[in-house]
Amino acid sequence: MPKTIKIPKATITRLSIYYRQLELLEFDGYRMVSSDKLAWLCQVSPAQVRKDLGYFGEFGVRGVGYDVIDLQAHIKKILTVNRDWNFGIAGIGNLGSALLRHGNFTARGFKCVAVFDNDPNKIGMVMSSGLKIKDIRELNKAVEELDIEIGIITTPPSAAQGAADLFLDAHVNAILNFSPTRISVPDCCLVENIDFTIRLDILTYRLHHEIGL
Amino acid sequence: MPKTIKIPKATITRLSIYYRQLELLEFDGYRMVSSDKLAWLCQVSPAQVRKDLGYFGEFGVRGVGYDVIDLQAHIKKILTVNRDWNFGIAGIGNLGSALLRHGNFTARGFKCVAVFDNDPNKIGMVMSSGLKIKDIRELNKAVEELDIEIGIITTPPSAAQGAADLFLDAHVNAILNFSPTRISVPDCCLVENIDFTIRLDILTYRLHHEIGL
DNA sequence: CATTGTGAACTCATTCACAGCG
DNA sequence: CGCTGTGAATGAGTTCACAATG
Repeated sequence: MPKTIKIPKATITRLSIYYRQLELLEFDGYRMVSSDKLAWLCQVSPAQVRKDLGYFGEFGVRGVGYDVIDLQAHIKKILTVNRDWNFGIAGIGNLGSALLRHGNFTARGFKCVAVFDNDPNKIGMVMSSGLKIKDIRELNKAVEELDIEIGIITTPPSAAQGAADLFLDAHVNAILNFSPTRISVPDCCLVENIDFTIRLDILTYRLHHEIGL
Repeated sequence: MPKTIKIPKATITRLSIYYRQLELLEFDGYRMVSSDKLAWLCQVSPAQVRKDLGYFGEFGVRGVGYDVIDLQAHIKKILTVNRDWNFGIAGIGNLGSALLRHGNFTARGFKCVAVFDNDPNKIGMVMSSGLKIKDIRELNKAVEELDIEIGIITTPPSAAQGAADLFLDAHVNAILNFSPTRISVPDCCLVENIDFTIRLDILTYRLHHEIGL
């Protein structure tokens, strides 16, 4: 039962992590798992696991734990990954191509149905997945025809905002932005950023300040 | 002057973002910038910018703002990116290759000096960067010879912990983990995770719960 | 006088501790 | 008895509001 209490964003992140561990537990033949064990596997505290799950319902059995299969189903529903999602990629450079061939997405119901670029030399090329690279000017049309709900941006930073605007015009309201730029969008559109360089900067900061390197 | 006050991890993330915006501001010819303007560009609050910088010193001029060049230098020093860092990549699949060819790293002083794989068909292959793929069993030796300080893991999940252990044996104490698994390491080793699927899960969760899709 | 720097107030998130229950 | 579920306590992070100042 979804309560009207505010749910920490970090809780959602962890649910995704719990889910993956539950898949592994199921594969290993486990039928039940305690918050202690799941917590240990996910490198969080047991109380955190119980609190996170508690936001969404009572999924466990006191004295026993959580049913591995059952809990997976609950989390899938919470994350809304209990159905397929179509996405399109704008910018087919090194990273874009790598994502297209990335196996993890399709296994989880995320399906790339179109790829776009503005480079005339690339437009029309057929990728290993069988998708033909479309002119980015066809993005609007393709979104409607192919029912694209998520836009992935893997363009150079200078083209990122333009790509975002095209997705916006086409009424895509979720963007996964891999370019190292903050794109600006109205409130109706959600953005998640993945920026490799920031993570490297954090590592070097910590190496110096925590380890003393 | 570094104080002994606890600095939020999010502050470090933002410093990296400020830095990138400062580069752009410099490129655009700005000499000074206010916390208001920088905050707007980075999509945070002005108070946040000032507080973040305040942890590390007094870099601004009251009534005027921050010197664009000067502040860059300060942040570089804080993040310890005022020197080069060598890294190695374990797992040269789609993602590993894409990272190797990724331009953003070298521009910022992060240099890939070795790539490793365990696939006999790949070992010995020469990449476009000129690097030859090494047998992952040579990792230990290569770390010492090439002075690798950061290990990047782009293996399949099942091989991630093994790769992490090899980096650990070689006394690498910073790992950037792209595999969708939590790897376990002792306290002397720092890990940052980048997990695409988690970010997609967050998007679909938010699409459903915030937008109502 | 515009803008920084910062303690204090507040909001958000995690942990504790134990009641509740199979 | 063991483990979940959860209010209360603690801790972390952000925003406010204004004194300090070039």
